[in-house]
Amino acid sequence: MAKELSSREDNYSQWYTDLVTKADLAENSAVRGCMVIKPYGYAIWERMQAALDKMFKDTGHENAYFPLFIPKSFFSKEASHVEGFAKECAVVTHYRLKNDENGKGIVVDEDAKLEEELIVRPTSETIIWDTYRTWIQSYRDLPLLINQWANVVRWEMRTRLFLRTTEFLWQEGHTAHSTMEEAVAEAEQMLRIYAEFAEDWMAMPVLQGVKSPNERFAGAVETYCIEALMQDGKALQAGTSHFLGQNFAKAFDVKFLSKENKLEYVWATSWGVSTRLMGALVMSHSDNSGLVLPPKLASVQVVIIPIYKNQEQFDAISQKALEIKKSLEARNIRVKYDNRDTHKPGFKFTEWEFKGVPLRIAIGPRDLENQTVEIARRDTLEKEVLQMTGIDLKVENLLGQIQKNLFQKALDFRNMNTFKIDSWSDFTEQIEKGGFLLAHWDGTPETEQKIKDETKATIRLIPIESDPKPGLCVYTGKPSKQRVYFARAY
RNA sequence: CGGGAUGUAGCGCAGCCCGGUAGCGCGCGUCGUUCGGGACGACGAGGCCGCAGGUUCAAAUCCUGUCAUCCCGACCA
Repeated sequence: MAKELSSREDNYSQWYTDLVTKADLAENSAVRGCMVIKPYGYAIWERMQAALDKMFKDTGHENAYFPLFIPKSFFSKEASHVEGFAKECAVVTHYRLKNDENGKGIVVDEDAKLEEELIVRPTSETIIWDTYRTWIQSYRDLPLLINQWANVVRWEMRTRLFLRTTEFLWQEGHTAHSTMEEAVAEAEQMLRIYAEFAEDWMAMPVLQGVKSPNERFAGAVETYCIEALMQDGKALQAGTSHFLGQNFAKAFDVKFLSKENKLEYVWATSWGVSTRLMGALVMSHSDNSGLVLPPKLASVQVVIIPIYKNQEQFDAISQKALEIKKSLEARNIRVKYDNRDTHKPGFKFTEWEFKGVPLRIAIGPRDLENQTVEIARRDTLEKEVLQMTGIDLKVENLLGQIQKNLFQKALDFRNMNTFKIDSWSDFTEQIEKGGFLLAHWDGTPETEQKIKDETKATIRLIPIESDPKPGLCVYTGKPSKQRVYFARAY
């Protein structure tokens, strides 16, 4: 295989790109900024989808699908929404091609110009709220709890596999409620679901809070977010949930008749996570030996590798290996028996390690004799020899331990890289080293902007605290209600 | 859109200054020996040297144009 992986310490961003491409998660495509998600990567995304989808359904949401194209006029109905997205929209202007008269191949047929241009959705609020108008008349139609799995396009200047691509996959929930309180509760509930998913499934600890006005979603009243810390000390926004107030209801005239027979605008939320989570997953746990996947999301949880010198040995070992495979599968463990005769064991060890498979079982002639197997953990790279009997239970326990250990390691890392900062000189010094900086802020967008201009750090989130401790702004010295998290971010 | 760089085999690169018709490593194929941490040997397949012009007896190499990609900045889940 000869997969040369750049080291995490020497060149973090190259290390990340190497991992994604060499572990066969994704690759760049012929279309600038767009990626091909390969089977091994897509399998992980499918597991993420399945887990999230269940969580959405369990909280009363239903899936639906809305169009890829949005009429330009819809788009401009909510002022701050257009402003936020206008600079990164792909626009469809024609609907036909023709052969060039000068023989220069296929060209756009100028006669086939659209009356009204179509925007390729960067997000679907507008088309969805235009539709909701016809669905909602009475308080009895509420709440309306819809999610869609879709692709969206945002024309980014610079792209990176999974973290920022021109087209990406995501889910977007769009809900309508009769009261403000209910809508806020929905936005908060979905944030908790995202946090639970990140921590329980991805083994990635996240902070929860709200965005400052500068970082708020275009068209939202309040943006809630989860933020994770990557191994290079940069923060990554992993999911957002928005309380949209009545902004879209007013823009698209979505009213309902209340119990009191009064016509009112509905209250809205929207929330989403994307294939960016794949990037977060890679950067949270992986090391210089390659990918490290949490067992709950790994498409292969255990790989069994035979070690043999001849056909006779191979047959005997295969028989055992398949027995073990069966016993593991009976416990719903996903197992691959790598019986390829074209590669040596050492090669396979390295390859599966690189691909992040949580556990490896090796079986050789010695094991057959002693009724043992060699088992290796990807997270610690530790090996031990175990009795074959009861291996299924042992593996199940180990997978659970690995899942926990990955979370704990990531949490320890975040704790060690979160700093309370009280002076501007400490701030400027620490931000160079990375991590979350917990500091006081005077609450003004101007100060946030100045801090960003001087240090490239932004407010990642404002914690929701029952008992906020006031202090003095780290930059201006003016009064501050509470500490907020600053970091450089992806 | 500004600054820098690069386009040569599937991938990574050398050759270019000093023109003479293409080479290395990995990978790929066949056969044999191997197999408890990235195996070895033999043979073999694979390239209009990004594209278009020009100079020249002759261009991967020199000149002009063009396209594409990557890195650094302004934008962002």
